[in-house]
Amino acid sequence: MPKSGSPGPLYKKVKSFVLDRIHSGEWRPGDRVLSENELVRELGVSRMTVNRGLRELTDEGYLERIAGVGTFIAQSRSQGHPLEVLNIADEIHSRGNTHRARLIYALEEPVSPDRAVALGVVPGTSVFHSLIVHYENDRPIQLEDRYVNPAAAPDYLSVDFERITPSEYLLEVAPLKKVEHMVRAVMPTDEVRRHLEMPRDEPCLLLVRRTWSPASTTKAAVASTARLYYPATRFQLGAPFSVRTGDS
Amino acid sequence: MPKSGSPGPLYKKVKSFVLDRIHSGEWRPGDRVLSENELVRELGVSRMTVNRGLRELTDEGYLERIAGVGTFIAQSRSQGHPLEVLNIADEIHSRGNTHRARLIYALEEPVSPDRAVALGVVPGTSVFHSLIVHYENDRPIQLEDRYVNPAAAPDYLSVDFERITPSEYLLEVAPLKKVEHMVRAVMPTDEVRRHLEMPRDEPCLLLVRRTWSPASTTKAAVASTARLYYPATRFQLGAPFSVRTGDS
DNA sequence: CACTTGAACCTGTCTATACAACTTCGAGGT
DNA sequence: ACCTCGAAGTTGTATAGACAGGTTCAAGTG
Repeated sequence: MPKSGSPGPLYKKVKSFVLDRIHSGEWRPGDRVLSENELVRELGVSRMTVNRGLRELTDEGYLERIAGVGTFIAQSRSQGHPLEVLNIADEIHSRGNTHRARLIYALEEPVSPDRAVALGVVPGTSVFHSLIVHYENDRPIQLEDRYVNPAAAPDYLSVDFERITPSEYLLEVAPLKKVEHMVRAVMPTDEVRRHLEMPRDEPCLLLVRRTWSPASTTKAAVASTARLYYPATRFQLGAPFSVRTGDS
Repeated sequence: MPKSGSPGPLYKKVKSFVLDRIHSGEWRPGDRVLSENELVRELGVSRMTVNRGLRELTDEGYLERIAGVGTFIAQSRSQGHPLEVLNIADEIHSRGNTHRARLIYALEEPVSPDRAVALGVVPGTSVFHSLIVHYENDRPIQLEDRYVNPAAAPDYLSVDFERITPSEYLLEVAPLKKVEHMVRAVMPTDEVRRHLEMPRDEPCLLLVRRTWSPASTTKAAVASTARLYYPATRFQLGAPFSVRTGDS
């Protein structure tokens, strides 16, 4: 994990400066953020750099900016934003709730032909497969059915997934380069319904996530694919964002 | 609709320049895009401006950039991206299919208390309410249940919604400032299931969309709220995006 | 032939400066 | 008391210049 004063792009330092104060609770929704010129003096970077950081945070829904007035912490970043929050434990904790995980199994198995294509490995290879239930305040909130490319995380099976989530572990082992999401509504299978303790006739929100790691040269390898099942009545996916018009 | 050489931010001209060539088919997935310096000469703007335009298109999934190599049209912008494509007709046409709309009703009705809050009007006011089925190649793909704030679009009820979609009309009448989405999985009511010609036991993907118009001073008014129902088996919502790391 | 080196080009980032448009607020005039 | 005007602060955008790090490819070297 990068330290706060670590190298890297300066505009990310601007973003961290603001995000840290939001996450710590020092700045609350509606509060005014330091102006661009104040941040220039505070952080010792140019105004264009500050502007880029704040503009990205605005696009991501954290801030609201009014020309001629100032920059403010956005009122409500709606709950459940897993298209950006990759780690469900973080998301649950940010709601002030407790997270617990139960491992159903984690094993190595030969990959099926279609999954081989999805994972970008040659058919016949063995891949890692884990099934985990995530609880929010002791109520099941997500069933995580995940396949991992062994090339990206060779020690995957020896991780204690009740202490660290697969997302957390994979983020430590390999930085990820790209994420792709598909959202669908499905009826749960009996197994899914049992693990999520769902009543009959309740649908699931299914989030299919593929993550890519930077690989050797020009060809990026898929690191992992996950099917994340959410009970429909306990979850909704929010995505507020400012519009970028200009499309024809 | 703004003309191609119209005023407005120059970085949007860069984006339009590229998007127009993508939409017209002149540039296909995998093709190389003009380099930043070439676009500087072509469009007569500075490199920073070109960079911002291309960077935003990359964030939105249209382009892929490789440092030291070049900029390329992204391979597959996955189907169904209604968090950015606001108009379903555009989306269907971009898949090369035909769009048709059938108006169930469009009327004025007193607003319910909770909907008044959601729309940001005083309870007791009348609002516009329309119900429309959208077809892709003559198969129902979306049921659009929409409430419109009369202040934002006074002539809403006199529009021919089988020729122009509500999204299109509202975009013409009032520029929108913010969009908020919530995605849920639900079981359809009998009415929804009938309009979408869905079998029993099939869930719906429900997209709740609220759009805001820029209003007088400091208080932005909600222009419209829409509940968009998609049959689960005929639709999935895709969201590829490049990761912005740096969050704690 | 195999290898190294360097030029040319690409994207990514940062800076200093500038101007425009907007809001707020107070000073001054009617 | 009311209105107008302008200063000061804010965000939004655009520019020219600079450097770093990556890739490609050809020329030159062994």
